[in-house]
Amino acid sequence: MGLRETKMERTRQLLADTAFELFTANGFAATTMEQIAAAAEVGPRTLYRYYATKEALLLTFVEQRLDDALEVFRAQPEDAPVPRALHELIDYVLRTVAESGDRIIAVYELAWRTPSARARLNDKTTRWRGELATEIARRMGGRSAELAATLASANTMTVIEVSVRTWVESGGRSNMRRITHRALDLLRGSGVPVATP
Amino acid sequence: MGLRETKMERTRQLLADTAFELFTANGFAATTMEQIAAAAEVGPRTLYRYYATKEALLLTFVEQRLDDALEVFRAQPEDAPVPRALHELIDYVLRTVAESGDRIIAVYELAWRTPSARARLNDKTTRWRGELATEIARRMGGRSAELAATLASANTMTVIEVSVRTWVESGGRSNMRRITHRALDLLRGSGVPVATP
DNA sequence: CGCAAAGTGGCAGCCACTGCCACGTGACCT
DNA sequence: AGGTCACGTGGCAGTGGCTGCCACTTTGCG
Repeated sequence: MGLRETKMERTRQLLADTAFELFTANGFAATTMEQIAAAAEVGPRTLYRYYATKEALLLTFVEQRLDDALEVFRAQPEDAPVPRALHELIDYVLRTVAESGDRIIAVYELAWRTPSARARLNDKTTRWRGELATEIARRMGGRSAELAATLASANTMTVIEVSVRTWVESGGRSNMRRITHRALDLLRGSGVPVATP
Repeated sequence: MGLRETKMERTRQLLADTAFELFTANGFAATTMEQIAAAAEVGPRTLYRYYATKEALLLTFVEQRLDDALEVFRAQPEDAPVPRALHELIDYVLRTVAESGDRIIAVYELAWRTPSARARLNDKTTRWRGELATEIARRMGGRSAELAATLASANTMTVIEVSVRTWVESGGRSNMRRITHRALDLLRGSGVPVATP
């Protein structure tokens, strides 16, 4: 990797970190892009080249983790059974979430109170679900694989979301894995009501 | 209802319709709020009082239908079994979607290509899922009802989404209900993979 | 060393969105 | 019926996110 790329990567990180500090200190809406650029000692125009929107600046951290998780799934051996690969994925997410701790909680709470940021986050997870679904479908094969894969990815995302959410709401003190296991048990058994005519 | 409210309701409708026409004719981004206000013969300031954001102007139609559907669910008899009530909900959505036809398709396609609009739509459906989940949980009662309800509402939303999406992508020509039934069959049987260690 | 490629940043400008205030119209009451 | 009061309307000025354009600087490479 050349000197150029290294510097850019550093700047990129610096910008996100600076923004995060200002956001937590003064709030998302009250922080202007100009302030962030000034605090990071770059021109406003440069800031926009790294992050096209203010929301991206807040959410890049979370979005990066989501993409990593997808990569973990893709890295599973091609002949691994889908349930096993899904477990690997969930496990990775819970582990990294627990590791990132405070930062995750802070980002979530900021995004939660900011319509535009929350919308973008929900958009990301929705698209993420779609990508996971196509990957699952590819591994399943056969008829109606796409449909089953879509449902499976939705379930997986829900399990992750509900686990993380309750964990965040408890301020990082509750046991994230307990919720996950209970949710997966419900899915395996027939504890989840399904529409019936 | 007084004369005042009637007029406001009419203006509200007029604004959404005018905006919709301009959006489909010139595109979402290329249409300014000022143009919409001018075309509807109101001041720009007034437009903002009816619709706080440009995205709301595009999505009010779809969002309204979603809220109606939730109301249908809430209107089910309190002792109706949850699977039956869910079926009623899905049925209502598919029926109104089919009725609204072209408008739904046009809004979806516009929103799909516009990040901010798509984000807001995904945000709406996510929050909608949450509201549905609390309603299901209330009707289920018992331990871990909340968890099961969250999973059930996610499944329901996925079934609806995938049915509507394939229908929209086919330009309104495919059979929406076939997908719905196949998806529900998969959920009832064990055709959907679940994470397993 | 010199040139091409690529990153930086300043400037002007568009437009979504807001607070404020004056005006006019429908609602209600005596 | 008329007055008055609440409320919807709309104009104006201003903020800030975001973009196109262009000149300047720095890096990579022959």
